[in-house]
Amino acid sequence: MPKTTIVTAIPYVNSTPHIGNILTTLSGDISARYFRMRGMDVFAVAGTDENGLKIKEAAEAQGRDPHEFVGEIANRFIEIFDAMGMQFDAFMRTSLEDHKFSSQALFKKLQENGYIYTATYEGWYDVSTETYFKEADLVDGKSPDGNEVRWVSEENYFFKLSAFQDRLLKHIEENPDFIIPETRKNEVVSFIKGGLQDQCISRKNNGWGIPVPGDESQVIYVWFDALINYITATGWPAAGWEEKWPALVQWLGKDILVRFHATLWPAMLMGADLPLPKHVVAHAWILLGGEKISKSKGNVITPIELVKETAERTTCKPEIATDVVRYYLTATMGYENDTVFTYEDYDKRYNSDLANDLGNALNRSLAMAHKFVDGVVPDAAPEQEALDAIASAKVAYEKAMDGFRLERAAAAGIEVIRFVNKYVDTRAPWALAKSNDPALPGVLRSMLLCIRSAEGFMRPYMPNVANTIAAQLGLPPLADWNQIGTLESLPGGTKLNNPEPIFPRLEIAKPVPQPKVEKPKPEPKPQQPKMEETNANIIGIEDFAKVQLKVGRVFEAEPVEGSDKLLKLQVMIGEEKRQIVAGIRANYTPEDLIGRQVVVVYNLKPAKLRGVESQGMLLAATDANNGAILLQPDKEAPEGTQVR
RNA sequence: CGCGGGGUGGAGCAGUCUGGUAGCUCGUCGGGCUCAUAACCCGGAGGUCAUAGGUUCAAAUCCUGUCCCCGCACCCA
Repeated sequence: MPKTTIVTAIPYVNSTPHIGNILTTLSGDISARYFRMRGMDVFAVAGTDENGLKIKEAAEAQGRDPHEFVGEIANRFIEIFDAMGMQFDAFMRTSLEDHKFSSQALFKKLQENGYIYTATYEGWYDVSTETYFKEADLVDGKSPDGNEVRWVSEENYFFKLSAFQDRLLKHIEENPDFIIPETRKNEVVSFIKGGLQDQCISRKNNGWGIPVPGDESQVIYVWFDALINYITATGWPAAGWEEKWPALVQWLGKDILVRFHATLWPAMLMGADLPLPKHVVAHAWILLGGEKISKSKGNVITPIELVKETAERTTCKPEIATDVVRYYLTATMGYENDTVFTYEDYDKRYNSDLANDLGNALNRSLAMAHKFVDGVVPDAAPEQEALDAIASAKVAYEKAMDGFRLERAAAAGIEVIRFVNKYVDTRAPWALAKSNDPALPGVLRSMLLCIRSAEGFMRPYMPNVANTIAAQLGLPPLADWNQIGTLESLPGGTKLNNPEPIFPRLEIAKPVPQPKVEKPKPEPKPQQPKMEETNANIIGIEDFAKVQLKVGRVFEAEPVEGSDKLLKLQVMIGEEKRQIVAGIRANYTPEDLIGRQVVVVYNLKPAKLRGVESQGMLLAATDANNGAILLQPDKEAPEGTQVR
């Protein structure tokens, strides 16, 4: 039987994941659990992206062996995935032998098919971002990002991405469900129509990465080999891979859809005569910000921290807290739009969906069963109304899950619980009990059957919660999708356990009243945050003396055309007039600046920004949102004074 | 005119492709119930669907213009 393969974009091993960047992997786990329940032979894959020169240099900076270094970080990821209840059938690490083998095999295959050619490349290379720059792109001898660059002249390998433009468009058109959600698809189409450039897919071999087959002087570009991990996982090119490929779905974040998973990767597969994954699903991001999240770490919340906090604040069990985080992240996740995380929203969602609806429904149903029918599931037929509610929720849930809309499926699952609460109110079992109404057993069994179904619906999201519900019902876990809503799933005569609140109610975290003036901007969390600068370089006083700082006064300021960040300033430094361009437009208006004293780096080599010459730089501190806070003398200082 | 996404009751969203009584969750106000985790159920208030024009018997939905917001790119000497 062919496998149902589910792959997830692999994170780059340069930091500990926070709640935003476990979304991809978590989504993969939830859909995998669902399809397993549906009876499919699921092959779920996660992994870590470990090649790239940055990694090697980070390892060496710590005096470590790169293999050992990445191994340790990969383990940290595995631990977090594991702690969050994610289960995978394969974990791909791109620095391992099997991946090297299949990457080289795919490279060779593309070569044979004529999609790879060599060309001499001369230019500047920025190691930290692994990007090439033209001479004209350089600013003051550095990359536009301010990183060191090296001159390289080498023969590189190129992938003929341009040859796939029409085929890609055709595929997207013929398979309207290839890219999910639809708004993203439009973005991809417009990107491809804008023209695809051949991609340089190799770098000089510095002893880390996967060598180009037949040319040890080069390694395969890290992005190129990272994509190949999806097919490495199937064992390709060794026999048997056809069972696992094409994947049913590839999960990823929206930032790596357009250029990589919807263009480069499909083109690579086409070029190697391999089938494309059935669906590529791009989710949006969780943003941190809005209300105060000021732990000592600032804006970052890791899933582990959130689980711990949840357990402490709600007093629910740790494994339940894990599920709460899983549920919240995926049930509120956006596809078209990003979601802003706030504790207030998190708490409200916890209370309304989980404590008040799900937890309370279970609790009251069990309590009534104990009170009115001795805690045993009555052997009576459920009422049609309840069966209908379960059936329609099931249809909606399946439609959502089959279309990889996790937030919609979660809502469909909770719908059964909302039904129970209404149903209980309408049928009022306590009144039926009082009057010895023969309808009572059927009503109770209806309620319990709804709860049992909800257990099934929630299982992919909250496996521990589902198990707890089953245990309180006195039943084994409901793991077979076809069992949902059936009488066998809740046999008459089953001895129910005592209710015990799963989700204790929570006091809502009140939003901290903020002065409305400066709204902190939510900081998007990209999937691959930049490597942190860890060099605590100590310099001597003689080094500092090289930098000449002087006091100046701004007497003219205007925006730089075509830029949203730059201001062009005229500054008097003593008798001398200097033109300085500063990226402070977000925080200062020209009016703020005119007449103001500033501290200027006097002997900085002039540079051109947006075509405007800048002869120096202003000193400024950086605020939490990367905005600028200008430094200013404590009191008026004579202009042109040296600053030390 | 670099590319793209978005503006729907107090908040967060769905609905837009396939025009036809504006829907959901939270909040708020009033009522109900008593099985339950101060929970649950019902009802009300609150929206000129950013804005101007066009097509149509009919527009949140289709077309055009304008104004805002957000990503990417560019750029933060």
